Amino acid sequence: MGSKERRERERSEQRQRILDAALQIITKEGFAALSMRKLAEKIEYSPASIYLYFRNREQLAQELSEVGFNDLLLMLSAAAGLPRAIDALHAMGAAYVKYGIGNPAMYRLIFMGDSEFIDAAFGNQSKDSAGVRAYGVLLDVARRLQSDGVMKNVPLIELAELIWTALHGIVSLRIGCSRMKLTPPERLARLATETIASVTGD
Amino acid sequence: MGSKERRERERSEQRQRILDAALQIITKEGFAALSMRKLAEKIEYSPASIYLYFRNREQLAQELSEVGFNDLLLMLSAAAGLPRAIDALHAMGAAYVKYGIGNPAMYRLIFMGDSEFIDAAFGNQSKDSAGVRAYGVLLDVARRLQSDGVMKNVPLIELAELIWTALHGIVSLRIGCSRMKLTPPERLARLATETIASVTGD
DNA sequence: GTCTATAGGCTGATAGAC
DNA sequence: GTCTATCAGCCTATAGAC
Repeated sequence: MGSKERRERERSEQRQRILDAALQIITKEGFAALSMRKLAEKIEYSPASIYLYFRNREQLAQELSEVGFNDLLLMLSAAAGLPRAIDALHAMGAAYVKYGIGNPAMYRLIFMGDSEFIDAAFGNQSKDSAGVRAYGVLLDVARRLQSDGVMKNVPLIELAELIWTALHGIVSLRIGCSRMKLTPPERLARLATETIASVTGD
Repeated sequence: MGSKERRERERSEQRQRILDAALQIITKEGFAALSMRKLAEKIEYSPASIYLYFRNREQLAQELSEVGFNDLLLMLSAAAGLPRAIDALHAMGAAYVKYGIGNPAMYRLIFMGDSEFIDAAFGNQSKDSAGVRAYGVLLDVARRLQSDGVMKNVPLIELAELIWTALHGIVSLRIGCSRMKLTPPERLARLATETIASVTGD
C-alpha cells in the first residue's frame, strides 16, 4: 500500500512549501511582518489551512530558527576544520560575521529575538540540536587555542564566551544600527580575533 | 502676565507625565507593548489627548530614547573621568554593562531597535546630542589608551569600535538570550577590557 | 484641552460547510 | 484537506462635540 506513504510525502512537501515561503517573508520584511494571512496569500492558501500543518505561529517560528541554526552550524564547522587553532579562530570569526550580515532577519530571530528560540535550541530540547552543536564547535576552537597557549589562564567557558560576544557584538550592532557608518564587519572581526589570539599565557 | 507662563509650565509638566508613564511601560513590558491606548489608560487620559503633546508614537519613542542616551552618557562620563586611561577603560566597560543589564528595555530600544533611533541620535540631528557625546567619551578613552601604547598601530576609530562592539556583544547577547546561563556580564566585560588593554604597541 | 466616537486597519485562531 | 466566514481582540490616528 503506497498510498499512505504518498500522502505523507505530500504532507511534508506542503509543510516545506510553507516554511520556504515564511523564510522568504522574514528575509525580505523581517519576522514581525510574518503573519498567517500574509503567509497564506503567498502560497495561495487560506489562512486556516496553515493550522493543519503548524500548531500556531510560534511553532512555525521555532522551526524556522532551526533552519537558521543549521545554516550557521554548517558555516562554522567548515571554518573550524582548519588544522591550526589560530587559523580556525580567524576563519570562524569571518564565517560568523558573514552569516549574520548575510541573514540579518534570521540572525535577529535567533539571537536578538523577543521570543526565546535560543532557549529552545539549547535548553530543554534535544541535546543534539544544531544550536548545541554550533556551541560545541566554538568550545572546541577555544580548547585548541588554550592548548596552543592562548589565554590558558582563563576558564574555557569564559574564553568561548569572550569570542562569541565579540563576534555577536559586531553583527548585532550593525543589524540594530543599520544606517550608521561603521568599520566593515569583516575587518572588525579580524581585529577582534587577532586581539584575542595575541594574548598568550599568563 | 504670568498666565501664559503658567500654561506653558503646565503643558511641559503634562508632557513629562506622559514620558514618565511611557518609560514605566517599556521598562516593565518592553517597547512593543507601548501603545497609545495603554499609555492613555495609565495616566487616566483619553488616547486622543496624547496627540496634543506628541505628534505620534514615533516621536514619543524618539524622546524616550534621548532620555536613555542621557542616562548612559552620565554613567560613561563619570567612569571615563579616572586619571589613568586603563582604569577609565575598565570603569567604562563596567558602567556600560551595568547600564545595559539594568535597563534592558531601554537598551533594546536604543541599540537593538527595528526603528532607527540611533541614526536620529547621531546623524542628521544636533551635533550635541547625548548619543554623539557618549561616543565622544568612548573616542577619548581610546585616544588616551593609544597614547599609553595600547593598540597604537590600529586606527583610532577601529579601536573605539572594538571596545564598543565587545561591550555591546556582552549586553545584547544577554538581553536577546535572557534565559541562557552565561558568565556574569561584569566578569566578561572585565575580561574583554583586560584583553584589549594587554595588547601593547606593534 | 479634553472628551467620545469612530474610521480603517491589522492580528491569531477557530467553527462548520463542503 | 481546504475553504469561507467570523470571533474577539488589538492598533494608530482623527473628526467633531463640549
